[in-house]
Amino acid sequence: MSLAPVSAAEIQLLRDVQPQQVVRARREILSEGAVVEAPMLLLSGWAARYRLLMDGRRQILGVVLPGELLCHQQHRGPVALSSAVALTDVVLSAAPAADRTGNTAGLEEAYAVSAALNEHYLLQQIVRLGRMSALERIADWLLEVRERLLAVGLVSGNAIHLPVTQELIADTLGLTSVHVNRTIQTMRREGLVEIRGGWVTFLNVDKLRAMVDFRAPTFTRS
Amino acid sequence: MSLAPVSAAEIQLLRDVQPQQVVRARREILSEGAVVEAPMLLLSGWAARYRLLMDGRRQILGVVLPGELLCHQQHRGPVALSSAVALTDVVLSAAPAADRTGNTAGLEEAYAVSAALNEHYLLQQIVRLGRMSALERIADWLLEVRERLLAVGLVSGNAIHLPVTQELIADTLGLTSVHVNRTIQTMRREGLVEIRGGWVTFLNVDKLRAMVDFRAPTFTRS
DNA sequence: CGCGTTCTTGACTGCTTTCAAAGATGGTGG
DNA sequence: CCACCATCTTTGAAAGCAGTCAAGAACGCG
Repeated sequence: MSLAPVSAAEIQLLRDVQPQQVVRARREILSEGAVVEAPMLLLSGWAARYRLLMDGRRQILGVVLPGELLCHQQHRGPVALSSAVALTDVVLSAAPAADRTGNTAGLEEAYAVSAALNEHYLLQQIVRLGRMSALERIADWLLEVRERLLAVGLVSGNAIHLPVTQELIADTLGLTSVHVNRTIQTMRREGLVEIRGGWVTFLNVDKLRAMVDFRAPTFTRS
Repeated sequence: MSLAPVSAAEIQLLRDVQPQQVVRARREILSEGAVVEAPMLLLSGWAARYRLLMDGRRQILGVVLPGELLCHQQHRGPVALSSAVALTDVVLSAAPAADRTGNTAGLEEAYAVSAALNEHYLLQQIVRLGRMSALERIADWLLEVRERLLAVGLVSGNAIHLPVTQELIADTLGLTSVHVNRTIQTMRREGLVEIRGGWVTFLNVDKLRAMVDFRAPTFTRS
């Protein structure tokens, strides 16, 4: 097993073996505070973790892409730290357990790397929200999504499938959908990306990277 | 051992047993990308995790309080996901290892809870930065710090020691120090808190909680 | 007591939000 | 195959929260 995320071939493998669960788009996958029996592996589709404020404001904590885990934190009385919703139809499976018997060392290692990646992305999300302009947030986020999709072989040429509305991007990046729209148009005008019909084409990755000082995590390909 | 954070008594215990390391205020504790041998337990003092942008902008990812761990993520080729700096003089010790031999089950459990708490606070930080006003961010953050200090017995009456500048609060909450100053003055005028000489007195915790819908994590006292 | 750091204040700028409404898009049923 | 409807995207004008720049006051330490 490669270091996380899980490769397409491995997903296919798991798809055949493990019990699966299908959730339709817009349906809730789990609810903050709910008891979670086991980590869930996202076999296909997009999901999002979020928290709500009492007045209805929503913050997307991060998106969950194919091959990624939904619940990293496991402990006695395991409780979901956030809600999660399916952005598209998704297929989930219970992630194989890493028991302590010793013959799942590779699996444990994969989970550890996955947890580290998870934290890395949470930290980067904090940096985006705290210290980046709208333009930088969108650029940095798109580059991160591309990076994560690359890891599971879901980037075709310079294009990725981005099955989310501008309102979801807004709730992810702490903006309004109106401002996301205007900022994306600026990016289009500058020849950075093309965004149409749920697909994003990266026209100038280098310029984007330079704009936000984008760095991929260093420990993935060790 | 109680569920994390580690209690004052336990800190005292570890203080006597484990090898320690002292770092002076303003000194760097660890650097993003550096190899980390073992998790570090903060025995006393305040620290902060942060990331920098190339142009000098700084985002504090979170503060580290006495009794809390500095590096949760462990995996092959363990690399620090963020830099960390001592905000006051601090005392650190290597956290006792949770080997897989079986007789450290309690310790492992404590680390798991600690990791979950860590993620909970990161998620709340994302919500603050993404969807809260300046006033709400400061109120919510102060309540969280109070909650975490309560867990280690460092709240005397309604007051806590807050050894940070307004500029650090600004870098934590994605604001400027000028705006933090103005917002704190609003809170003073409204009789919410008193902030003077590194001490914060909570004059109306209930009103603060209502302002931000503050909820403590549910799984700590299980 | 002197100096550097931190806090405070004022005036002005500007990025982002808000409110509203007009297009575009895509899926569904007649 | 096309009309229809819900959802999503786009646009405009005005308001507001937070940032910037600058300078003076207060604080703490040696």
